[in-house]
Amino acid sequence: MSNGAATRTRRSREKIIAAAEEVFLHNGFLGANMDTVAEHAGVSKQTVYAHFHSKEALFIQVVEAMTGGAAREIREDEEDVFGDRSVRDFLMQLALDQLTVVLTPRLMRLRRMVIGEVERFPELGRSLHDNGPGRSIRRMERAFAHYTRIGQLATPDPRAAAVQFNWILMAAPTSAAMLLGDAGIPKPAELRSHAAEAVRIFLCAFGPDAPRVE
Amino acid sequence: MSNGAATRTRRSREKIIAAAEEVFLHNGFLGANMDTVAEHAGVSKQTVYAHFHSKEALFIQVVEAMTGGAAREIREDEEDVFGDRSVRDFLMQLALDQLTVVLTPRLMRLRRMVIGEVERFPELGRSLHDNGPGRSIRRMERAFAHYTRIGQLATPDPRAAAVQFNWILMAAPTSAAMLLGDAGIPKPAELRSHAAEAVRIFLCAFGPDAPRVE
DNA sequence: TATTAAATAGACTGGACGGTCCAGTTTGAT
DNA sequence: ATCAAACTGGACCGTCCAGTCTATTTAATA
Repeated sequence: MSNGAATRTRRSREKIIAAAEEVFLHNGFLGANMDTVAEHAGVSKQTVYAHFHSKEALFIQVVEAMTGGAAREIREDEEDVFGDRSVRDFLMQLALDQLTVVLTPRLMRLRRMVIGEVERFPELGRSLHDNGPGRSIRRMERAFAHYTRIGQLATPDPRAAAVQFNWILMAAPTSAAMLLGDAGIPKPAELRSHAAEAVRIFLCAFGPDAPRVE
Repeated sequence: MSNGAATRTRRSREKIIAAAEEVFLHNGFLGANMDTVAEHAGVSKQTVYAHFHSKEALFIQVVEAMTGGAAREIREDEEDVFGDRSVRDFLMQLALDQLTVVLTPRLMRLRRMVIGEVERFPELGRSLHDNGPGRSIRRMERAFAHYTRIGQLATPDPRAAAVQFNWILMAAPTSAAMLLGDAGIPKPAELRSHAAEAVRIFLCAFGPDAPRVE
């Protein structure tokens, strides 16, 4: 196996990324400092620069690794199998998955940091937007189209409905977490009742017997 | 009139605050620098330090002035007069007011900055949370209680309903603006249709003939 | 064991920036 | 005219930090 040096290199790289994630997430781009990253990774500063040619490059790598990683946890191309579950059950499950994946301190910190740096790194904002809300909205969209086809939902524009459901579900907890810090992240029990209420509202507006718009 | 020096002092102070707002909003706390603030205010650095004893103090003043100011634009104690408008009209008006006040570049930048600095300045996050969403939610709450009393709404828990309406209305545009920068702020025309859809959804879930929860 | 790419420690450079100091000037009130 | 407070301009100090350089050590291959 042509392993060896290559493995060592990769291990260093991973240690650096992990350390940088920690340091950046905690201090932001300007607040972070490369000596701390190196020390935290148990690696010399020189090694850090051997892998990433600048602080900016490292920052971008870290953020993109995180957004990509989070996106992969909700696999977009996963076989969306609806089985014979009712819409309500399906939505409830979706809602809980979504809330528990997104509302973790790590991802909330990422979001805060990216938002704070949007002016300096607009591409990262775009990337988080597309891989975060974007991805799950696309998944919902497909599900809504399906359930509308079998008459259990009334979403003439499944995409718009998906956007609505996404935010009815996610807005209150994420917004609180943004401004109140990790302490603002709701407990699991609150998440359940919040999810239930979101599903109720959504079904009122987009269920099969929702009042038609005149 | 015991004017004079006092006036001069106040003018300086205001120039400094205005300049600092500009500089901080554009660069964040760490990215901003005091020489730039002074220059931008047309004032010597010494004068800046005569008014604010540190960069931190200035930052806090600027943010608090802005959150307080925005809050005052939607006066909390304003006589809430509902007249004989239908709920739908009332909600529509409220929605449009809210959207147009909040979705301005200046306030979106403030929000981004405060979010980015939540770890460093948690009190500012709390303050923006209470004076922003908090205030308008309390106002909606009073309105919903009123309309429920006269049978045009069904909100057994007006506070919860207000939270929901607030986010159904504000979440999508603010979240987009957070990650996509000022370019993500919707145009007035989009705001109208978004407001209308938010009102529709809300009335489906909380209108007088909303399906009762069993 | 010899070779070699990778990593290390840490000193160093250059520049930015918060904050202070000071010697002198402007301003408004008496 | 006089006085005090506010303000100016710019030099200055100390510190922090991205990024570089060098001489040395480590560890996987052949």
